[in-house]
Amino acid sequence: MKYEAAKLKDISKVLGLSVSTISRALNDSYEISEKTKKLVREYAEKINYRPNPVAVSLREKRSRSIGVIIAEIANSFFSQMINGVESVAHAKGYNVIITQSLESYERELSNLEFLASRSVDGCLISVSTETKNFDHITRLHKRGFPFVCFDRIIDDIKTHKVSIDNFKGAYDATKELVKSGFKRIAMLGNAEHLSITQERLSGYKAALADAGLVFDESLIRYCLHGGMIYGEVEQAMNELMSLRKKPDTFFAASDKLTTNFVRYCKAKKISIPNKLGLVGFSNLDLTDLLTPALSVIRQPAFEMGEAAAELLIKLIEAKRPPADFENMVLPPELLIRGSSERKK
Amino acid sequence: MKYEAAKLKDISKVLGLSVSTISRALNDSYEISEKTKKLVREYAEKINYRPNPVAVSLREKRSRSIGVIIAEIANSFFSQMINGVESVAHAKGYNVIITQSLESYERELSNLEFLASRSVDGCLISVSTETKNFDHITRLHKRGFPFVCFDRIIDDIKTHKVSIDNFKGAYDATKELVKSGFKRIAMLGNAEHLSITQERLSGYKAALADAGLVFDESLIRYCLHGGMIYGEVEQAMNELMSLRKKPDTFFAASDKLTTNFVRYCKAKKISIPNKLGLVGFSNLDLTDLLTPALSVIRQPAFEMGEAAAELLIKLIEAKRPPADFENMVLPPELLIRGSSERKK
DNA sequence: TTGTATGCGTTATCAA
DNA sequence: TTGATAACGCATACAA
Repeated sequence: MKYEAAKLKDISKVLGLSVSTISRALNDSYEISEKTKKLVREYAEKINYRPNPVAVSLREKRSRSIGVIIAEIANSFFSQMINGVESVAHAKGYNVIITQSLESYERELSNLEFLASRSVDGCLISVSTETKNFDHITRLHKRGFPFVCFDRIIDDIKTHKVSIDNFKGAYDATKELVKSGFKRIAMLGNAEHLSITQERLSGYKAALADAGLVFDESLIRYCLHGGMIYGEVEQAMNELMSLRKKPDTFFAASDKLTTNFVRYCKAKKISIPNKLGLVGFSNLDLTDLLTPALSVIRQPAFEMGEAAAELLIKLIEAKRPPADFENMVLPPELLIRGSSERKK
Repeated sequence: MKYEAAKLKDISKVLGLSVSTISRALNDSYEISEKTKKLVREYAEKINYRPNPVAVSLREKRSRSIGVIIAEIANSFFSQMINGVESVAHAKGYNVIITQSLESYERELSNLEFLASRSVDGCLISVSTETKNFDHITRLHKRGFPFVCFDRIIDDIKTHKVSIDNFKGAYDATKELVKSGFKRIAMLGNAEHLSITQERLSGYKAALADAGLVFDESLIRYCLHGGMIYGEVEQAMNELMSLRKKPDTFFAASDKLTTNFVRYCKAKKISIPNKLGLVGFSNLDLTDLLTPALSVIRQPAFEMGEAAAELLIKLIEAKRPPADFENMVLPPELLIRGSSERKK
């Protein structure tokens, strides 16, 4: 079953004009008489003619579309971010092709390969947790394929970057827990090698230091899939909760870690914040409906999407590589709610 | 700035063979000698050659990609559904282009136009709440553009459809509330003209009738944006809660209606289920973490996505229109939790 | 077994 | 002001 759309040739035949005349008339070329333009336009309108974007792409060597590689659509941070990307892209006449890696290096690779093989003019990427080697990205980048990194940044690639101040987010979160009187603050982190994990770890450490608390390595656990899989959070929690000196509160460094921490506490009937306090990264707009409401670090996801798309399109449309690259760092927002309030 | 990828011509020049030989060698044609194939393959591998999908699309008159039009990515039902779509599509060598209408007819129209203008081989669609006229869809469909409808079904279009048993979902939800002893059951519905709304309304009515309760029109409120905007839910709730004979429980007929109902109760300090009971449609995997945990009707979103993608690809690859169309109706699942338990 | 020519739908160059 | 022709990258019918 095949859908046949109207093409220039069809119009050309009916109106008895050449294909090139039709093309020029529809593109409002100065070379064509008003009379002819009107005739052509009206007929094209009538049969609902639309230029074939595939042919235009081949001809113009650009597709007017951008690709996005994220970990998971069903993650509030990413879905909000995509809304920002779409709003800018559509306004500038670009389409957005979304692909998800599901935190798998293999999938990231094949998605990127598809996108880069000229289906899109450039790409926004937040690498998967599994990705430790960035050759697939740098290789393309060196050959001129436009990238903008966001969220999970790759350090040694020279291009525009959009992220949040992860250090500050973690610092503020930890400081808030300290302020509430918690002493043994554990951290659930995303994969250890990720830039966001390291920055958040630094913020956490700095806040401890400033509060005169000693940093205890044994209170740190990393989850290779960023908490996407409940089992990895469960295991990390089991380990931490069976320490001789148990933590009395948690800093959860990603969306899924935060919710799966709550899930764990619910399952084990651990009361928040009485038994364990919590501040976590989350962009879910349901965290305020939990009991207790969760204290969260919220990222300006929509704005990050807007900024990243803006930068990427600028890169695509630039005649030559820009002299310097933007490194946008947006501020996170700490929303203090019940889960970090020490009760006793 | 432009990214130039390798093409057949490049290989052809280097190896001193014609473009067609290269093409055939890479496509493993029987006409080419093993020796040549090996030579070509190795060099192609070395320079990381990938065929230009745009050129292939133009040539083959198909793009090996499918489009999806949904209301909103940041909606658990849709994002889970997309995961199902992607898993099937990728397995069959198709790419997925996602667009969101944000419940706007205008956006649905322009998204569809983009997708149909030969960027994709077919389309999965769940119409926006604003869409009352389906001409833009039926017009394309009549001209042979493959569609599969899911979730929000269009009745008068002859094609494959994937939905859930909305009647049963609503019936079970309402019956559960009746069983708990609630008497005045209000319904928050999506836009009135949607098929899902009508079916859910019927299920609700039938359950009332079977329980010997009278149907009271004044207890029904429709939200034109399916609860996506908090204000519309707030207004509906304000109206219902200022009735002389207030409802004592709610059936919320969509994801966003359910969560915004909870948000409203939290804001107004209305205790669930003591003051108001609730069963609502929701696919969020956080509803069990609320206090009380929410009783929800859960849709098999992932499976729906798989089924819809499967049917669409079958449609695309069929030589001619199938004699009859599938009308898949999957069962919803009622998860009974705290919010529908009558306490007093 | 390999090469040449053609066409997919569009736009741009050149000619009329 | 309009038309014929070439080109974008690829795959295939036809020639050799």
